[in-house]
Amino acid sequence: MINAMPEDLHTTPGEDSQRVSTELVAVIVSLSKDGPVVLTSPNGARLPSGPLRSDHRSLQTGMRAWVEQQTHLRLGYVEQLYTFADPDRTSSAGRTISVSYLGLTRASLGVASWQGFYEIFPWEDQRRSTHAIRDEIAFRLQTWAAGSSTPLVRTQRALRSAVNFGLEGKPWRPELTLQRYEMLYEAGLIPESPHPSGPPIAGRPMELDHRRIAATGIARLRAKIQYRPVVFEVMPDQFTLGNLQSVVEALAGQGLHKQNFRRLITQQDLVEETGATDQQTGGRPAKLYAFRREVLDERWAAGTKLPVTRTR
Amino acid sequence: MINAMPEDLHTTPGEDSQRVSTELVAVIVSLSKDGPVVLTSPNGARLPSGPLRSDHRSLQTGMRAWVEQQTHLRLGYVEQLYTFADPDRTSSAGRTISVSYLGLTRASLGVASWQGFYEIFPWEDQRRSTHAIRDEIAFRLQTWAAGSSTPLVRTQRALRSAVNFGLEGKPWRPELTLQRYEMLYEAGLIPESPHPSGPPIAGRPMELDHRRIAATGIARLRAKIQYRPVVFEVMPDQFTLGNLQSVVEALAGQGLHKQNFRRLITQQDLVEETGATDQQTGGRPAKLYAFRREVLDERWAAGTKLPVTRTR
DNA sequence: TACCCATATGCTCAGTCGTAGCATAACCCT
DNA sequence: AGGGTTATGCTACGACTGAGCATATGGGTA
Repeated sequence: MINAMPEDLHTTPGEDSQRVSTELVAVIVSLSKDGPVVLTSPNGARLPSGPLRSDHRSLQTGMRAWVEQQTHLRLGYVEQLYTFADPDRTSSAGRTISVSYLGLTRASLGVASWQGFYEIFPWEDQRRSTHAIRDEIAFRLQTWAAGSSTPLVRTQRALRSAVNFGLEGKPWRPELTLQRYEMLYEAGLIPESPHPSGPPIAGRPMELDHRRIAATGIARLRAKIQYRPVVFEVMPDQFTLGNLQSVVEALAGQGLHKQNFRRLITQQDLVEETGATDQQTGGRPAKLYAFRREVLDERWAAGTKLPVTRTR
Repeated sequence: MINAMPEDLHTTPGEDSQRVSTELVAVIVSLSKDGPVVLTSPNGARLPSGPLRSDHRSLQTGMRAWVEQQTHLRLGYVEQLYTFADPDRTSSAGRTISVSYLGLTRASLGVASWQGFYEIFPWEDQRRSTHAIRDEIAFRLQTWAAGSSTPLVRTQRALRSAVNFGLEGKPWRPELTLQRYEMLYEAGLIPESPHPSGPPIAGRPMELDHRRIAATGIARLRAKIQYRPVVFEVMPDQFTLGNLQSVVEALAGQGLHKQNFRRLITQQDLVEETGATDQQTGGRPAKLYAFRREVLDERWAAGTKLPVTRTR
């Protein structure tokens, strides 16, 4: 210890400190047959959210309570995403703090509205090699970079564009969803931008900063999937390795090399054969597997790395 | 969209929703010559914290303002850690929400009190192979596991102990700091535990849940250091590879293989030679290097993986 | 000066892991 | 029987990682 730190840092709230209201925002992800989906309000423009109530024992239980009560969904994996005090929403009534969560669930049925990932973020789906959107984005980002005030900024923008969107030979990285969204925002290419320029890039905007929060959730999920066995939260009890791969590809928005994917999964003892097979494959019947729940105790590590390959 | 979601989820705060006060808690990490340190209150029992004020434009600027104003430190890297509503602190005055941040800074001087990492968490330092503390912990966790109510719980506890503390041939993983703390807490081996059992394990407790928050910060830092070039935030402008290695080892609490470490750093073009050398090494003079700031644009990825080795 | 100590630095080698592709198996259909 | 489809097994190759040997270059000391 070197010196005393002023006691001011440890005053109890009072005086100038603010009373704020707290809002819980949820990014609930599931899988429909058409791909990954996010729980939204009926009109698809907002994420489910609700105020923290006094009978909520903790933030997470509060969030679970909101979602489960309203949608009758049972949430599996839940993790905190990010907390922010949006200055835009600071009104005379006081400031609002938003605590966001990512949640995974199996049943995408029930009393709920779901929006497809890729209707909200079309550019995030790189499974098909229809580079239409990506080409457009690349072009418009280039224009944006060209319009920079200084050469240094121009270089930086061009570099960031390339890294984020996998241009100029750089690899496409699925987990950069948030950075990509922020860059489009900054470049004025989406309706939420403060100073939009030109026609917006395709994709469904949302109210407030909810699309940004959704992007945060997807980014986190894509990152997590690579080193934690969370995919199984959205899988049925039994599945084929082909099923599993499709789900991972859907979430990651990217095709994977089939043989390597299987090796990765089986080598790590993440699953065990059930003995049954699925005859509905259209080809050779596939063995059915079940997730080995024990691995959750053994190691939180060891997930589902992504053996990237465009051509599957 | 399948069905309508009840509008209740989207009520504006009011009625039962709580007005809460918000506290900003900071885990500020720096490096003294004796090792990594954390900024604390003068008595070392609390992390710096302060209420969110109405003139803070955002949570992060609020936190920066508190710390910089009070300690005259310039914070470099800052990242949000976690947000929680501690039920213990729910008084008649209302609930408090704490938003915690991790910050890195170079100068560990100035008007501030610093506590060594390893005085707070002695078991986190695995650089020396004095396994005294770890042996004690291993033994007491075993006892704890043995006292489980069911065989299943016993097995799970034993397994978790082994994974968290690198027992039974499992590797020691530096970034599991939080899990280790939580396990000691749960097992009643530290003073903060709800039901302490036996003499506490060595280490300096803190008030409220601040030691837990500190553990969260260290865990995050150790994880981050492996894939983001954040170490350089606590390095001087010029340094030798030996210096850099010492710092990484100090933060990770683990010895590294020297040659492999150098290879990793140089291969990735994280640094560039300055041309000067350090003669004070006690052996052959070492080249001085500087961090290549450009890499922050090029890739947030590519960090300082840990080439583990007990014997350096 | 010759030798020892200490750290820095260069390089090799084997095992592992990730990428890519070839080949075969087992179902359906016509 | 032959073609289409998906599942499954296996191999080759290059990059990366862990571990260790060898050399370089300073200071100090007999």
